[in-house]
Amino acid sequence: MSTPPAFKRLPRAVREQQMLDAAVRVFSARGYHAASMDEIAEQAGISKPMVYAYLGTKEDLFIACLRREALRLIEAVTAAVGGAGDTADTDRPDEQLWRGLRAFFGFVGAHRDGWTVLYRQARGQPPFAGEVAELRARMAEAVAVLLGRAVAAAGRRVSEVDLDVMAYALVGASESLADWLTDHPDEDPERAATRMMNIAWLGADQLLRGATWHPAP
Amino acid sequence: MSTPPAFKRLPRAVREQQMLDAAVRVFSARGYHAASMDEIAEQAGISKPMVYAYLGTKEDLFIACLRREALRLIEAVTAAVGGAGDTADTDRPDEQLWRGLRAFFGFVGAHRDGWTVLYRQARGQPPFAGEVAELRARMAEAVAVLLGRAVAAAGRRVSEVDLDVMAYALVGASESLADWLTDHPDEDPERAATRMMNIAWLGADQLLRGATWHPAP
Amino acid sequence: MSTPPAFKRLPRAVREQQMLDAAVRVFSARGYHAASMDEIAEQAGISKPMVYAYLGTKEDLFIACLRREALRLIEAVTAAVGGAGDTADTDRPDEQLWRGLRAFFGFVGAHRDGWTVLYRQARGQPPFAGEVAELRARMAEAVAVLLGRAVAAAGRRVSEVDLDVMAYALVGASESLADWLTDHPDEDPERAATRMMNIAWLGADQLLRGATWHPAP
Amino acid sequence: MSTPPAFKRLPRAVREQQMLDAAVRVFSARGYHAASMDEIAEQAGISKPMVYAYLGTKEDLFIACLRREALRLIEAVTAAVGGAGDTADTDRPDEQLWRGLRAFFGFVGAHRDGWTVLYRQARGQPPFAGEVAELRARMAEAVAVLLGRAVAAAGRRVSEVDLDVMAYALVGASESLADWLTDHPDEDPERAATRMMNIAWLGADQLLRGATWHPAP
DNA sequence: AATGAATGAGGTTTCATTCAT
DNA sequence: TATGAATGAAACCTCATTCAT
Repeated sequence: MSTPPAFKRLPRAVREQQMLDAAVRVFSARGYHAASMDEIAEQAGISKPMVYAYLGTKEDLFIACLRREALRLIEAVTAAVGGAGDTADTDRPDEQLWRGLRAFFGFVGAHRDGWTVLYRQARGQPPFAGEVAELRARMAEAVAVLLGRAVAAAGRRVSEVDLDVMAYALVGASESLADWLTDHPDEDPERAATRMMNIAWLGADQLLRGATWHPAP
Repeated sequence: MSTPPAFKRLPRAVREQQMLDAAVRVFSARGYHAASMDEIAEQAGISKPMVYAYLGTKEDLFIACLRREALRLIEAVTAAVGGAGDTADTDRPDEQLWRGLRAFFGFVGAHRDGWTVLYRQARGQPPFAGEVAELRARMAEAVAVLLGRAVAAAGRRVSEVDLDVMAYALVGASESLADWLTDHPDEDPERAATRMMNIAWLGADQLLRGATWHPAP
Repeated sequence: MSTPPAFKRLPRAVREQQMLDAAVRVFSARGYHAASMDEIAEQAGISKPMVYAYLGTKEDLFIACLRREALRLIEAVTAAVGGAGDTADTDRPDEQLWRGLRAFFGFVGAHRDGWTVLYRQARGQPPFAGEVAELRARMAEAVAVLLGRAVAAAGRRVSEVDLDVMAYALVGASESLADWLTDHPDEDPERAATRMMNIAWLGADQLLRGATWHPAP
Repeated sequence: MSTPPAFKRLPRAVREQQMLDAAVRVFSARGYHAASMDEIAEQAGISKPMVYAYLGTKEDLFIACLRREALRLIEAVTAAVGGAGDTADTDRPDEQLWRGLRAFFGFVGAHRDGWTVLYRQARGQPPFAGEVAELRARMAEAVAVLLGRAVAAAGRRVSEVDLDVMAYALVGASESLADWLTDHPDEDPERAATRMMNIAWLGADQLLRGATWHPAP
């Protein structure tokens, strides 16, 4: 017992969510391998066979957790970026990026021991790396698009690869700050977003203006 | 008998290195949990009890691997940053940072499936997270110091926290690019370093000059 | 969906046959233990509880399959042996035996992956051995009776045990040829029956005439 | 210390035999599926992991049992058939066949709950059918060769297929009698062999002489 | 009548780890 | 020193079987 008593014979959809909740909790707390299906089932207030029946193998289950959380994150960010805004103002790329970051840090801050932890684990465990790589790629791609739009707006040209690299750097920096945020529970996600913007945007802005840095000859 | 054919009765130090080599190989290939002490011992050409006698438990062994590789990385970076240079020119913070990044990407590029993989794994596995966090902290601290020096040189003041955040962002971005580099074997590590500088330094530079970005009110 | 549309609310007898069909199919394909009640139910286009309600436990179900198929076999053979014939000619023991064999091989050939497979399995699995032994005994007994009649017709005497042994040998040889037939789908069951007769009857005939073989002293 | 208490640390070869002994015992008594690795290990006086280390998976273990027993049987029969004899007398095909049968029934009688039971089980269980089929084929082939030699000695010709069929029939009949023997513990294996010869040889002999049986037209 | 939901029980397998030689 | 032999413990997974709707 963990979730509300929620006694017996619930419809499948409900049970699945309960299981996923429990799984996220346990995976986060113990790590993928140390987590046992027994504990997950117990936490979900159900017997193991049901877990297998509904969500499949332990690996499947972890992936399901990962996907659910990733989806939520992506939805949050997407909504924030493309969201309500249709005034000229809200369409400025920097504003869009900022809204995205704010949503991102907000989400991470709100799921301090769910998403971030799963994500960290998945990156290292061979069977899940692919899943994560895909997610990262989607994020980076979205960022790259934003940056590209900004570039175009500034009337300049930057190679695809360069945009990609910048996007990955930005994603990495954000992840890093997300971790930092996870470890500093008192910090305000919104401030973190602003900080990130200050670093990222000013640099990007410079680049877009054609400034470059080169090692001394 | 000077250079032993590596047969038997090797001095302890040598054996330990062989074991660590094998362990790094196996941990990288299989992941911490999927790796078996059996395979590690076999790869090291030695029996399991020896592994336990010399390096202790599996967890100990992984940590030993992690430490050895981390040490190598840190040494490489440290040497590059503080290294030979004592002309005024080499002391410029940006040059130092760049040399550090170059060393970092060089190392990562040269240990594509050793360091990076261990590192990724360690981040997720609960028992090793601390070890990694410590390492990251050291890196970030070093970067923060560099940035701080640059700030001072520019005659400005930035709060500790801000420096920290910037440092973490930079470290994260670098890690992210390191991954990207690992996945793009044809890319030149040196170019990656330069790219990173272009993003990081220009932003940092702006910040140091007092420029800031703020969301539209 | 597997058997005909098999919609809803069928009379019990029909449902049972559908289940048995499915069960025979699955048991044959997977083997008793590897077969799962889930798959059987699915193949029968019905839910598991119905299977339990109608045919009982898994063991019961297997026995039911076995019995149904055995019954069919016995009916086919019996009909062929004792069947229509009442002319003097058809009453000759050899002709009777031959008709029986022909029916036997015909049945086996026509149920290549039903009967034979079940039968083979049942022989090995402890809980079903008895069932099979009984069936074999009935077959052997029938054969023994036939042989006995032939003996009597020849005006000779053979001990009960000897008749029994001959009958079991004949049954075994037939089973063996049945397997051989199952593995040689191009062979004609009728020819197999004739072959069997050539081996069996000539030997039996000799025996009945009092010929015997003895090891060299 | 005269009779080593057989306690601990036995060499691998010894332990393997102990395990196989135990496995044969348990598989025979319970049947493949009902047998548990736990019980086998316990019977062998060793812990489960050793069984897995030495003999592999449960399936492997069963096959190992099967092979060991089959090898013993084949060796016994082969030795008896081709064995010592080189006088003209012992070379007569019928004598050879008889010696083979005697060895066969002798072996079966002596391993009443080892070989026969394993064999029966293996025939039905899908994963082992192949192994058994191969063994049967070897037996049948050997018999066919013997029959062929007898045919040649009689100056006649019989098609390959016919020899094969006869051989399979003979093997099947022998198996059947072996079962019968297993169920009649008081019967003498040697008499069973003679009985089998009386049936088989007289029939074969007739066939070799050109006699045939045909259904009435 | 019919089924989705649910579970107790047990089996195979794999490890990290340690004796005893 | 070095290792073959040995094991306790636990994890994953599957299944036959039954409620409650």
